[in-house]
Amino acid sequence: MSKVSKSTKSRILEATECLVAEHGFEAVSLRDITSNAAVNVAAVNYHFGSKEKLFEAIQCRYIEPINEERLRIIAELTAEGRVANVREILEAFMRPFLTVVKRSEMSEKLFFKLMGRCVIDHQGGLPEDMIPGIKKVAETFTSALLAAAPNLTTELTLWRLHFTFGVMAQTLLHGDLLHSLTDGACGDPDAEAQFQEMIDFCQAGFLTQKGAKE
Amino acid sequence: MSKVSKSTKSRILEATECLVAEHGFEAVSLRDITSNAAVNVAAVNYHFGSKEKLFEAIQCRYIEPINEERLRIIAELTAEGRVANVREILEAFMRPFLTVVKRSEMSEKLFFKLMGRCVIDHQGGLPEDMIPGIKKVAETFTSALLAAAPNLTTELTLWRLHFTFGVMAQTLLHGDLLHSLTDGACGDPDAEAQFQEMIDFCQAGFLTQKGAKE
DNA sequence: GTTTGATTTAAACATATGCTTGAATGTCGA
DNA sequence: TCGACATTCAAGCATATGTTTAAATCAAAC
Repeated sequence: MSKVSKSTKSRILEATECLVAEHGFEAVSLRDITSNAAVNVAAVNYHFGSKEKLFEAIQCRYIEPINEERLRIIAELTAEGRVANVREILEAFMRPFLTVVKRSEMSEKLFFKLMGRCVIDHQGGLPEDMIPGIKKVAETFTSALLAAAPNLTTELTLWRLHFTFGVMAQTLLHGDLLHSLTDGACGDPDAEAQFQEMIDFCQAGFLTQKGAKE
Repeated sequence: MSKVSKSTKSRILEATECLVAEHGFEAVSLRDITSNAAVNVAAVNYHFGSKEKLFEAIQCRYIEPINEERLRIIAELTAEGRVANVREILEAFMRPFLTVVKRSEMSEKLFFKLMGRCVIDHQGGLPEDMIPGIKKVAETFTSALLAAAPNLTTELTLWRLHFTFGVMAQTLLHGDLLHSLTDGACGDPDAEAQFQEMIDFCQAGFLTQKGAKE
């Protein structure tokens, strides 16, 4: 049921991913999906139960592996009582997007947009099954950062994690815009280079002293 | 037509602002708006021409004053050949949200959410009349930053402005979440304090050297 | 070949959407 | 008071939405 021509179910998943990446969850209708996937309208409800559940499946599909990868890396970094530094922790938070995109069959550009949507469009709450994983990630990274930077309080760490999240979401969703918007003044948006720019920016943000002068 | 009880037109504007702030542009219907404003459905098309044009009016209403304020401040900073520093420039970029909210009749929380929507939800392109203003702001701030920090290239400046935009959007839209999400571990979300945290974070991000170690 | 269950299909359902209409109501100057 | 214009209103229009149904088709086991 999988080799020669793709199953209805996976054709729906793929079409939905593309459409959501380009237009966002709110803007995509069942008919958009089914006509792009070349399947019957009823197929979505047959295979997924409802549009809502299809969207939840889309959200979980990559975010859960990404969260697992994040926890795997940070566990490695802090094994045997070692204390990771801020840069390593930020890398552990962001690099999973780069590794998981390679396992997927999507283009980098589309994959990042989809992840940006997942990370931002949490209207009506996240899928229930994802919440424990997300909480675990938040807690683990908060304490790792607290241990890594003696200048940080819990409150400050939370704020700066929040800002880092904004940097990440913006880059995932609109990382390709910068190239076109500036008539190419911003070079080829190579993912690894973008990634390093993000880390540089956020690392400095985390390490600065409150109210520091330049 | 304005004193005693509010006009139909402004009741529509206010209801739309609240609903959009809470649920986003895509999720708000004409009937949501008109029932909240206690006006007839046809009133929107009578006073604004279409739902689309109403949304454009909402977007322009505060963003245009904010962009004017940004340009006013930066002109002041760079008057008589003076060179502004990075912190001053970032303040010029962000503080207008704080000053314009006071001129409005909205609560801070709702106003910031609305601004977050305006800044992020640019599906289907921004209102045509806003584009020149936005371009002016982008150009002015890019060159000011280039002059302020000798470590920056044009490319790097654009990237970091991009990141700063992400920090700002995230904070506008979800600045209230941090308080509730962490069971109060992040103190009272006072707007001026949040603002200074943002500036600290982004200033450090702008001033860091490429690939700097901690 | 027949039967059983899974899948696909066309058609319809109920509701929601943005927008328009034409009549009613209000406002204000002549 | 009248007339002219602006505004409001209930009702309806055409289309789009998510979902369901019942029949048709397919696949594999017996």
